Parts: sequence; structure tokens; C-alpha cells
Amino acid sequence: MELDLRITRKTVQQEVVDKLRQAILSGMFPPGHRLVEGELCEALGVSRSSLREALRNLQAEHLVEIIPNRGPQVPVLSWEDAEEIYEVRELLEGEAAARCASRMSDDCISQLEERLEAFHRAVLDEDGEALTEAAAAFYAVILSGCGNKIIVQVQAGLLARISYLRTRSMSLPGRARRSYEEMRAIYAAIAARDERDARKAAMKHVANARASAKQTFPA
Amino acid sequence: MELDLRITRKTVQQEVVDKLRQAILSGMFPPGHRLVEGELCEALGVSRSSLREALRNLQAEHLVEIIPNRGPQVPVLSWEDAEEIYEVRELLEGEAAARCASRMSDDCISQLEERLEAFHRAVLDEDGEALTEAAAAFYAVILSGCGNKIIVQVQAGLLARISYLRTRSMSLPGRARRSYEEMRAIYAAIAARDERDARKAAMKHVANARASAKQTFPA
DNA sequence: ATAGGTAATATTGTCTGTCAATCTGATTGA
DNA sequence: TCAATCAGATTGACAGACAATATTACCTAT
Repeated sequence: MELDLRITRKTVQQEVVDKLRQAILSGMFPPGHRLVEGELCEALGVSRSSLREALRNLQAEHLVEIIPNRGPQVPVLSWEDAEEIYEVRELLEGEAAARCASRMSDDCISQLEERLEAFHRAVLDEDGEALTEAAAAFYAVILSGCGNKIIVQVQAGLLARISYLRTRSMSLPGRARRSYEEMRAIYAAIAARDERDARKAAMKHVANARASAKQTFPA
Repeated sequence: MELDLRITRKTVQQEVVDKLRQAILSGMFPPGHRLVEGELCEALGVSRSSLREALRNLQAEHLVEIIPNRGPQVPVLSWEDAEEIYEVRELLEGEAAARCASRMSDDCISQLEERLEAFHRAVLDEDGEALTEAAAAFYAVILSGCGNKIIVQVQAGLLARISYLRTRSMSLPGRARRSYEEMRAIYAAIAARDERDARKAAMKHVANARASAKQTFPA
């Protein structure tokens, strides 16, 4: 019996999807930016077929918008759309935190604490790079600890769609610090195994993030 | 000021996506079925490029699974995955119903009642076709009435992934009838503008659907 | 006859090239 | 200045090619 070591050797198209997604999330392609097939093919060194397949993939993820006969572009989010995404995040992340409170192992909880402290250090250092990274690491523990892969999937999809907003709002003065307080509240509730508080704290965290995002909006 | 009547003339690839999605949802391609590019190209009368782009789209929707060097196939859902989808549906549909209770117009509420009665008739007629159609129409009112397009999007995506299970479990003896009772409870709570009850009823409805689905599972 | 290995076939991943339809931008003319 | 027109750029869709991989059929040896 041979273990399936199917080293899913990254197919070209998969690599293109990852690269493009990364480029969009990192803000290299800002909202509204048109993605011209020819340019991307040259930049990535792949054929149009492969590129187009990758773009269709990202289209289904709502990371690019393909307008017939006009081509793909990075979608521009209206505030209404963004707000609705935050609302759903509130639901999902509240649920995830609540589940963590009741089912997370002690090991995971101490890992959560470590990541919280890493975020704290990033706040004190005012290191924007480390900030978003540490925040993502903290959430990753909660999401993966909630025991529902679908929640993780959906939440990741929603986060991607508002990445631009998030990086902007996270750099508002004072937002990082308050963010830390809120995350600590979530951690405390989970460590105390208090489902209700955990949900409440996580929902409040998202609600505050939404408020910050709104401030930065008209840009 | 000219209204944008951009009759998004259905591009070939879009039509292929719709056709394939419909085929999968209708059960024409059962879970596990392999989708051979050559066959589909011939059946649909399109080129491989167009077909492959469409498949990438469906892959991102999790309606097909593409294994490198093996090709696309309809995913087989484990019960664990299905259960997690039901759990998220509980959250989303509970929220949607709660929102309907507080914000739905009286017109919408009477429309909801009509659709409920249409479902009732389908139950009495034991018309499986009309049953799923009427159920979908009922939910459509609630989902669209909840005022959050993201909830609608995500829920639709999740429903699609368990369509096979749903049609099977809806045809369990007695399930349709109980389904009607549950839907009536949702309607009643919304009509009474009772957020809490509406959420509770909608969640219970999904929970019961999950229980029915579980029964049919080992297939 | 069956297990295991090998050859033949089918299928996929990727590229190149083509062509019409459509969009974009610039030029021109009133 | 504004509108019409035209040239160039870009996309949507197709066909075909070819290597890499997977699947099947076949054959041999135990």
C-alpha cells in the first residue's frame, strides 16, 4: 500500500492563479486596474490559453471582473458591497470564535496567545508589514480551530475581496492599537471557554474594522 | 444620459458555464462522474479552449474538481463536508430570515405567503418537480428580501454544492410535508416581525434538512 | 488462472497561430 | 466645440500540434 505522495506538481495555470491573486491582494493591481491579456502573458511568460483559464478562475472568486469584449479588470467595490461583506464576516467570525471557545484544545489556545503577543509587538514596533502578517496568523488559528472548513473557505474568499480596504484602514492612526485590544478580548473569552463572549467579541471586532474601513472610504 | 442597455450578449463561455452547471445541478452528471473534455466539446459544440475556461470557472465554484493530469470530475462530497455546509447554511439563512422580519415590505410578505401556498399545493400533489421549484421560489423571496447580496451569493454557492443530496432527501417520505410546516413557521415569524423567532425557525428548518440528508447518506 | 509488468491508446496541459467582432482613441470636418 | 469617422488595439473563439501523463489491453511467468 503506497501512500499517495501525489506531489501535485504545480501546473502552470495554478501558478498563474496564485501569482495573480497575490498581485491583486498585495495591491500591485489596484481596484479598477485593467488587466490586459497581452501584457500579463508577457510578464508571466505563459500563453494566452493558460492566462485566460487562470483569469476565469479568479473571476469566479470575484477577484477579477471580466466584462465581455472589454476584458478583465480588478473590481471596484462600492461601500455598500464592502459593508455587506463585513456583515457576513461578522456572522462567520462570530461563529468561528464561539466554536473555538467550546472546542479548542489547550495547545491551540496557548498558540493563540503567542500569536496575539506577536501582533502586540508589531503594534509597538509600528511595523505595517509584520502587522498584517501577525493579524492573519492570529485569525488563522481561530479559523482553523473552529472545526468547519467551509467557514474558513468562505471567510477567506470574503477577506480577499476587501483586502485593499483592509490594508488602508489598518494603517489609520490608532486602529492597530484598538485592534489589539479587541483581539485580546477575543482571546480572553476563548481562553475562558465563554462561547457567548467569544462570539460577541469577534463580532465587535469586525464591526469596528468596518467602521474604520468606512472612514477611509471615499478615499 | 443613455441607460446602459448593454445586453451582455451571452458569450459562448458563459453559456457553457450555465449549461454545465445546470447539468450538474440537475443530476445529469452524478458525483464522481468524470468530465472528459473531448466528449463535452462535441456535445456542446465548442472548442476546447472555451470548454476549459468554463471548467475553470466551475472549479472555483467547487462544482467540479480538476485533478492535474486526470481532468475534471464532479466532486463526491463526504458527509463531513456536507454537514459543514449545512452548518453554514444555518447561520446564513437564520440571519436572512431575521433580517426579513425586521425590514421586509408588506408586499414582499404577501408574496412570501403566495409562494408558501404554492409549495403547499406541490406537497399535496406530490409533484417532485414543482416541489423543488416552489421551495426555491420561497427561499428566493427570503434571501433577496434580506438586503444583503453577499449572503445570497454565498448561500447559492453552498446550495449548489449539495444539490444532489437535497433532491434525494427532499423525496424522503414525509420530508416534504414537514418541510412545509417548517416553512410556514418561518413565514409566520416574519409576518409577525419577530426577528428572534424567524432566525430560530429558519435555523431549525436547515437543521432538519440536514438530518434528513444524513439519513439518505450512505446511499 | 492470476499477479505483475509492458505496450498501445486516450486524455490532459500547454503552446502557437488565426480571424472576426468589438472597443478605444485620435483625427478630421462642420 | 462637437460629432462622425477611421485606424489600431484588444478580446472571443477556433483549430491544430505535441509532450507528459494516465488508462487500458495484452502478454508473460509463476
